[in-house]
Amino acid sequence: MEYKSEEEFLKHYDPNQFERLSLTTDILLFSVADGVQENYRKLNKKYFSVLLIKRDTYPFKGKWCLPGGFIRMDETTDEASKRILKDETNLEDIYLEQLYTFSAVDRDPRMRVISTAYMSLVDKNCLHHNLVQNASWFHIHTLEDGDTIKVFLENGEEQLTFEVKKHLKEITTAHYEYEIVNNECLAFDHALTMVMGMERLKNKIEYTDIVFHMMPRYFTLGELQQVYEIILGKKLLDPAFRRMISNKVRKTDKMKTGGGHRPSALFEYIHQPK
Amino acid sequence: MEYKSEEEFLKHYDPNQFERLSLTTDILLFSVADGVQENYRKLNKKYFSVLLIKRDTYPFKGKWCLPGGFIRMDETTDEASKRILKDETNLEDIYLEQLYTFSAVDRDPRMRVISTAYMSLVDKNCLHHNLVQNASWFHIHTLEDGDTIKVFLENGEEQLTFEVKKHLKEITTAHYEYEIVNNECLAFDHALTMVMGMERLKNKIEYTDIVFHMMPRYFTLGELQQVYEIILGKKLLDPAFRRMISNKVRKTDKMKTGGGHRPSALFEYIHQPK
DNA sequence: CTAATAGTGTCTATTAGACAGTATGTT
DNA sequence: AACATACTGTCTAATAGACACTATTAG
Repeated sequence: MEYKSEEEFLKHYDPNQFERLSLTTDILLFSVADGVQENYRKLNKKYFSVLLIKRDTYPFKGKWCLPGGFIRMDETTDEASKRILKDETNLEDIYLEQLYTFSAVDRDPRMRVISTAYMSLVDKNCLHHNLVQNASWFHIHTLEDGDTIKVFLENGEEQLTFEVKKHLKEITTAHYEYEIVNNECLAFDHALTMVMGMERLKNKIEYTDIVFHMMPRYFTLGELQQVYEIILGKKLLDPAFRRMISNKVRKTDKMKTGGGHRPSALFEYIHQPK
Repeated sequence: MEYKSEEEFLKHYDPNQFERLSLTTDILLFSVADGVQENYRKLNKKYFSVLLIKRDTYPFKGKWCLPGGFIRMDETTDEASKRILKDETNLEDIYLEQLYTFSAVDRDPRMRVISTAYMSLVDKNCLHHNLVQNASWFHIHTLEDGDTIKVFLENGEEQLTFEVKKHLKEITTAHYEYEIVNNECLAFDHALTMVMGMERLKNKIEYTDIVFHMMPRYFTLGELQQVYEIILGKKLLDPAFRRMISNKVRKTDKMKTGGGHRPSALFEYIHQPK
């Protein structure tokens, strides 16, 4: 059929000539939580943490999943992720970035659903925010053994474990594909989302100032270093660390005392254009 | 309604309870093309290039767009992008990575369509590959003026121009959002896709070996340097450049002669794990 | 010989790694 | 006093920027 104009074409267009599918967004919300203090002198141990929601409906009833939901016809994926984050965690105006679009054909047993995942970060004070029913923060502990990553999740009541295998897909960019090899706890393909998010954060912390979304307004350099060390999974040397962050922070006149050791200055983030 | 099992739930599930939409994939195929030789001594001038397709159907009839198409119900976005790339360019087994998912509500005038864009790279020899009807390589020239990027496209017959404005969306990660402010030539939001892809490539060339997807098997260091300079948009110093790539390439015993100047050794890519 | 690119040597400035040391609070 | 962390000084190694120089070919 021949149309004389764009308008005429659009008037006759049948949106159902292609099979349609559903799009969801899942939100990987990370933070670094304070653990218990071992003794009065030591710093609080910190834990890399993720927010999960226990499913009380099918599919995957009883399993844990990332906050997520269907994208509406009148909103973008950015808007949907903001809305869902607010609905499911009561958190607003926090860091949110598009992570990856997952499209395995059988990733949802109900029907064909493609999901655009987002990564979100909050500081530890947001952990005490009013959570909705069934939501819970889990401490993350990972163990990398060759090309498999074991992830342990723990929220004080439950312990979850899953295992993901890395496959080098592209050598020049060191791009890995992940495969779930063991997963009794997380719904859908959220184990993959989580591993990809952790890798993304690990990379971005090195070449951006993203870490400050996980810090409160004022923090000590020791606390900041702890956060870097937890995300990177390795110890850093003090002088090198302080040199590295010296142009990202400003010393305030506030101090943190009461630690059983020399008080430390509180710093705040300043943005330094490259 | 209460279900006794996952199976029972799935048997009764109605996929139409949520409004459904369509998903497409668009492929940003980049290369670096040889230009004409100004004189017998000089190296060929190189041009950063992108493949566009002239639309012969509505919507956007007569405008240029990226190769793309609808995702089928039985394939992932990765598979769809591979299939479409082959259908529309005859190219197979080349570099392809997921770039971004674009979801503006009105990005397609026909209906709600969300698109997951991919970036793809080929070396200059692939430019002479059999192209399908209506496909054409365009040289890209960009001009950055404050927060607006002007892009000039040229294929020997037509000259296209569009203009995109950068908005700093997030300060800690220097994440920009792009807005089309002037575009008479490209269909849909493909101007945004193109600008995002160029930025991604510019970043990745600095910290990965991705550039070698744009190089033939054997190349001289001068040619390699030209490619870096075109993508980065700046001149590099020879000794620094050679140091930088020295652990990514191996000198072969082949030489390139006939250039009206000292012959140069041909190198090939070797992967060096970090 | 000349123009053009190929390729190297070297000096300097900056950055990164490592270690050792001093400072200062709480109990 | 002892412990734990805060914070700094300094040596060295590695890397990056800059410039100058030599080498080699087609025409």
